[in-house]
Amino acid sequence: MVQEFHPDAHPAHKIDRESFEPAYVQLANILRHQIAEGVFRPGDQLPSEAQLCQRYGISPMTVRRSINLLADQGVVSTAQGRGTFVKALELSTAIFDLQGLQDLFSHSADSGVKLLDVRVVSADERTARKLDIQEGDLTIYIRRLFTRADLPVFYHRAYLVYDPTRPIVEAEMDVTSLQGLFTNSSNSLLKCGDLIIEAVLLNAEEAEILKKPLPAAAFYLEHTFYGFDNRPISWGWFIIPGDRLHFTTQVGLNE
Amino acid sequence: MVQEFHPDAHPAHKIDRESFEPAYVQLANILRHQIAEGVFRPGDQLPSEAQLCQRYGISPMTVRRSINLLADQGVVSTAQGRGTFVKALELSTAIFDLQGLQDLFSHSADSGVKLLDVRVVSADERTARKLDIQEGDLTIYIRRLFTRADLPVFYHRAYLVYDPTRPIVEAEMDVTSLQGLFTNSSNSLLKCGDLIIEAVLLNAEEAEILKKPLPAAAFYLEHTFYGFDNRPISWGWFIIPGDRLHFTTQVGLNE
DNA sequence: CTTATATAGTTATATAGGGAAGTTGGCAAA
DNA sequence: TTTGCCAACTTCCCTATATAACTATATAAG
Repeated sequence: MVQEFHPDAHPAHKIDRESFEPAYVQLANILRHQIAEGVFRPGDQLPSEAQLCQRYGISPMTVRRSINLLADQGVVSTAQGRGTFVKALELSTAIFDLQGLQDLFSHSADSGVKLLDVRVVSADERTARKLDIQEGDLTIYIRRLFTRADLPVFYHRAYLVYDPTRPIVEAEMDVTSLQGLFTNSSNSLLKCGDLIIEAVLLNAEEAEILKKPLPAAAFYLEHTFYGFDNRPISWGWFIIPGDRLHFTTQVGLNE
Repeated sequence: MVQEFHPDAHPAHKIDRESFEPAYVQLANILRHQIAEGVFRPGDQLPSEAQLCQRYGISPMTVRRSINLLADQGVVSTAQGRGTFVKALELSTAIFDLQGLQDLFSHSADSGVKLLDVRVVSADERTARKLDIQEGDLTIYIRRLFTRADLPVFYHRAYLVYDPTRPIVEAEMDVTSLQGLFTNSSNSLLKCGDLIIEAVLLNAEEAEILKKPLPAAAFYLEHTFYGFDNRPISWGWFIIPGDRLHFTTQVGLNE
């Protein structure tokens, strides 16, 4: 006798209407699990929304939310009139976030910030260009060292436009100044920012401050932040020795 | 006479029901725009869903989708029973993707791949540990150089588990092997992967192949890919000189 | 003054149905 | 036999509405 086998006969999972977890999350997890197990392979077409409605006994819109969730996460892709398909692994979709940078000194008590220098200087040609001001205009120059267990972890230098009408800038000179960039404190004057990451060699000054023998490699993280008038407020860069921090991430379905 | 001013009297934007753009996208853009313009500042509470419904003449579910969209993008955060609030800029939410790596050799005609070496080798202790196989088991070792305008851009080395039962691995030895990681071709045997990025110094071999004088800094991008049986399939790493590639991204609302 | 309760306001979840875009197969004409 | 067209069908996409869950505030009792 031939064994009948089709997905309907093998639900394995059902929607628990009494669960604290919403139905649409449950369905998304079920589908994700089936993809991870190989029931649906990359390129395969998922059951249609109508089929999923009937199979799991939920309404079309709820199914729709589950599919949208998976599509947002890059697990599947949808095409109107054709169907929903499992996406293949793409290296270019891998994303690295800077959360590790924050965790480094917010989740441990032995981390600190050492203010090396704060003073008002007039902008040179490059700084003026970056901050969209005139050469010679006043800026606030900040140098700071972030430590962990008395070991220097990264070095930060930044220029802020000097604007007496903006009292918040005064507070920015505090030790905790740019810490607001990490914690969700009220840095309500910043609208957006550009970031660049490069791999560079430490120069002599950086090596001495970071207590690293030369030559040494490091991440160079440059940032420019803009206010709600679309004008630059600050420009600066972090130097992070390569052996003190690395970024990790995952692609696909890690289960 | 006092000038009456409240948001209702200043709609500025309306929903165009004839537009090809869905209503929920339009509303999300309107709100994003208002946030970018400073109408709503970080920490401010957005109008409630009911208010938005009435103001723009659309149903709650549609408003809901707009809010969800902005919440997914990290622009606002919602709290049940309290309201929807504009999020402040957070550096830790910045994300870098590897799209630039793909664009480097897929969108330009003068880029190419040079296969330096392909051979079967027995795994040493470290490779065996990374690929979860026994020391001495066979692996396929690949060395490749990606060029652009005849200039070496990055250098790739990888080990693949040798499995005669899996014919696809044979094709993997082709020049186009791991190119499928970038383009969405049918690399349907890969389920997920781990990635690590570090900043390192080039060693002598790498410097010679990449035609860089020592010392030089580079990105080290290590990858481990797994199949649907959760066992490693490949392990390797890219070496990318820091001055040949950099990653850029933006945070907040760049408009 | 403190505490418990009621109430209004907010987001979260679910159901139902109509509309738009793409695909497929049949049929007729060349 | 091949090609082009048209209609029916499948599929995803969007909107409308109702109900539940949660929070904060005001109110009244202790």
